[in-house]
Amino acid sequence: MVTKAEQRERTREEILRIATRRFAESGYAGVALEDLVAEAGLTRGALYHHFGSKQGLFAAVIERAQFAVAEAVEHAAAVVAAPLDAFLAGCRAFLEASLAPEVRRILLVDGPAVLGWGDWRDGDLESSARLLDAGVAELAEAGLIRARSLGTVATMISGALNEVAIANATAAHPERGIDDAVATLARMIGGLSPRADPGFAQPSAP
Amino acid sequence: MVTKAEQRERTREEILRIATRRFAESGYAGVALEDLVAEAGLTRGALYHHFGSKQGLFAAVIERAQFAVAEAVEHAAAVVAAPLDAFLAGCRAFLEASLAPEVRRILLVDGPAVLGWGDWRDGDLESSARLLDAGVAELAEAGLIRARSLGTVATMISGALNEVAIANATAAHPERGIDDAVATLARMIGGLSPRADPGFAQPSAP
DNA sequence: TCGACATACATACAGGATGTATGTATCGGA
DNA sequence: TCCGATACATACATCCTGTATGTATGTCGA
Repeated sequence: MVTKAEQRERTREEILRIATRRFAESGYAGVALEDLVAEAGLTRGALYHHFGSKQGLFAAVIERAQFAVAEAVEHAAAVVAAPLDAFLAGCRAFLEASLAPEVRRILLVDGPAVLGWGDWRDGDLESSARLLDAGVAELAEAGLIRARSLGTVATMISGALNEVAIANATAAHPERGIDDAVATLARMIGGLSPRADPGFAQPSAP
Repeated sequence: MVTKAEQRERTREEILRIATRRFAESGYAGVALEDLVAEAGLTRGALYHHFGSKQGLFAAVIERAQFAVAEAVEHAAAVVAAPLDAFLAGCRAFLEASLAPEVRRILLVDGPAVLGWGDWRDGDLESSARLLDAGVAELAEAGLIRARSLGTVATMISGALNEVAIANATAAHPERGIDDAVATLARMIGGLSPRADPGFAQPSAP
């Protein structure tokens, strides 16, 4: 006999698996829930019982993807000692994780549009963005960068990485693109060093 | 008597105006075409006659928004002589234009999800992205930056600006956020200078 | 100027998708 | 063993897109 908790977990897991693949393949709007659950041998009743709505299902799918990416980033950064190298390793891990279609399309393209940017960002703040903010803060504490607004720095790096992740996915040699991006990012961060002398006039602060 | 060309132009214009506002307010999926055309005193027949589909209407709305942004960027950059200052002025203009909700939500959030990132990027390449690529190329020609892949640089700056534009829109003092972003961008570009000595090991090129 | 054609739009209908209300069988605990 | 909760199915209401068709008005050549 299978317990109810087991049954619940199995069904949720199965639906999430199929949903992840379908959303990645066809996009949020291109997926019909009827087809989705049919593949699992279920009906939409099960889906609405467990996830409440199509958005609810999508949110659950996103949450898992965000968690997986965050885990990869955290692990990659943790095995490196120097703050900057750890930060760059984390960024590289993010770009590599984003090669998976379920990350690219679901998390980066459809995510903000379906959940609304605010909610999407809230979820992101609990995973990748949190790590990025922490990483930027560490760089600042280590004296490697200085900025009026560390939040702006984190936002810009986040956006830069997201865009590279999407653009890079369809490239012929994604690994090469990742190398370029990480190298460029390292030099850009170098420009934020307190010692950096850009050698040209800065816009004056208000 | 009103000519058919006039009538056509008027109707298209009116629908585009209303559609722009509605898409910005409620997002692509949240807009029902029936309500939209009712506001113009028309029926969906007119809409489908002129735009073919909901996506077609959205694409037309996006095209206009992209054109308006590109125009603002181009003008801002054109009135400044020095390459770097012109580039930064263009970026600032982009951030300021993005404060308008129809730019933020339609162009930056819903755009890639609705049209697909590829098509969205293609449209972007004909407006803002083209200017950005050109700007980055100019910086390189002026010897201000050097990079293995200028395309990667442009992609990263584009993503950084987009993210700041969205994040900044809900901020208490957007103008302050724009100043921070432009200042940070200037220093990051400084890090891409051939003369920049980051003072730490770079990842080796393959 | 007059008639045929094209265009701008309205109307009607088909199809599919989400969401909800309700029914049913099974599991778990008292 | 019995009762409630849970997991899921079924049936229905609603909405929205897209298309096919109809109609009136402008356009243009004979």
